[in-house]
Amino acid sequence: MDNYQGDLTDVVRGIGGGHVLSPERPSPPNIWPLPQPSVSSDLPINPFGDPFVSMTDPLLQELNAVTNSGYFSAADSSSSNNNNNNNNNGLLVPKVVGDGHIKSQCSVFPRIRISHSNIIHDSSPCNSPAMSAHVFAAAAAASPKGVINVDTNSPRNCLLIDGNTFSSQIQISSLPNLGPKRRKSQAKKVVCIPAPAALNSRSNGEVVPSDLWAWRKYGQKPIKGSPFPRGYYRCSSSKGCSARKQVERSRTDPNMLVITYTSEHNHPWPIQRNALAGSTRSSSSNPNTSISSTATAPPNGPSNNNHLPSYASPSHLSASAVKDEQREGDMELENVEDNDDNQFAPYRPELHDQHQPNELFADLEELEGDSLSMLLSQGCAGDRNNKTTASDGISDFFGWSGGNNSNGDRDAR
DNA sequence: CGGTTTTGACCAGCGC
DNA sequence: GCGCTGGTCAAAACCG
Repeated sequence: MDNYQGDLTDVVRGIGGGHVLSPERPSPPNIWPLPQPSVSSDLPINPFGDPFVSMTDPLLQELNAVTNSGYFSAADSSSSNNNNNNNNNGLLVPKVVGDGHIKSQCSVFPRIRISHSNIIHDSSPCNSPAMSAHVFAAAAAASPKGVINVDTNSPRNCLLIDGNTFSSQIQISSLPNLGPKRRKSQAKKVVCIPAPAALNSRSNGEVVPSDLWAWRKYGQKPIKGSPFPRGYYRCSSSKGCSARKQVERSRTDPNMLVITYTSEHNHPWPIQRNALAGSTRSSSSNPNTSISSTATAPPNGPSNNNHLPSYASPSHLSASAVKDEQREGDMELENVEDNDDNQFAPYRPELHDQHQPNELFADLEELEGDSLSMLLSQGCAGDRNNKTTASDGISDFFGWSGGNNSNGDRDAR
């Protein structure tokens, strides 16, 4: 493929969490204990268990790094910034650059809002490393509104994908895909996130966040008007699953990745790794990294009595997603101007009746072997190389492979 | 062996 | 109807 547009190969690697280790950052051993799922009825949600309580959430750290990296600006309520009539309540909004036009950051795509004040608290009970990646995975793939709440008030249950009662939030807002064309009037969910690769100064590399489902790339196309190609992925966690996603860089800001989810998963969180046999080139030689396409188990696992949210893409969302579609015409600036109350309505996960807690825990255990351990090991590796940038961490945590990849040579077909 | 990515070709929606 | 463009297919090659 041409180089002009970069290569989403890396994206693919990232997709599965293809955490590509560099020589500089040898794979840490899987020393982390398996989280013991807590099913205490008094705990609405605790998919991760105590083992993580004392841990620092690497993602949160990374997020913190990111939020400090200049890719986000803290839009405090006192800021007059561009948020004229919007009190951002401390949420971070994409930094306005250039002419100050909001679109310049992520154009028509959704934003990530991060409640900065709640991102990093080492002493916070919300230090579950497992949470972080999963949070975003969940948010990205499941929530109609992409809203994830982090309950910093809860002693154990830090993450809630339900959002009623929590003031602190990590939010990923999904907005409609404003693409000029839509083959079908499908509900879509668009997630816009920072692209670590850019941060990593990786020349051509593209990265993609892992959402913990197993995705298989089935196509890539250059998109008119964009220097970057769009990668097409479908869920490989289960045969017959119609879930798909598209990954591309924002044409207005290469630092942002735009992931569009289409259709929904017609199956629970991947329990089996079957689909991975040959699995991921992404992780290539390092087994520790093979979380990649390996559909890792659901992060939030058993979550609460709400069972599993349908981490499905949009169709499940129906109302909200459809709404998004309909609103797409006038959503752009709304990204920053609208009120959170609307934009970030609490996500109420749909329930999969078939998902029983035990099953979910099984999923969680599955996770231990790969993604989770990877997440933990990466996120908690204390002696991270100094060269490891914040974005590295993020990419690692998200399953991005912002760094070198072992396949670059191969792709030069 | 069973999974993956790559990539050219094909199909289909949309605007003119 | 035609061309443009985006989305998907499928063969080939690769990987563990």
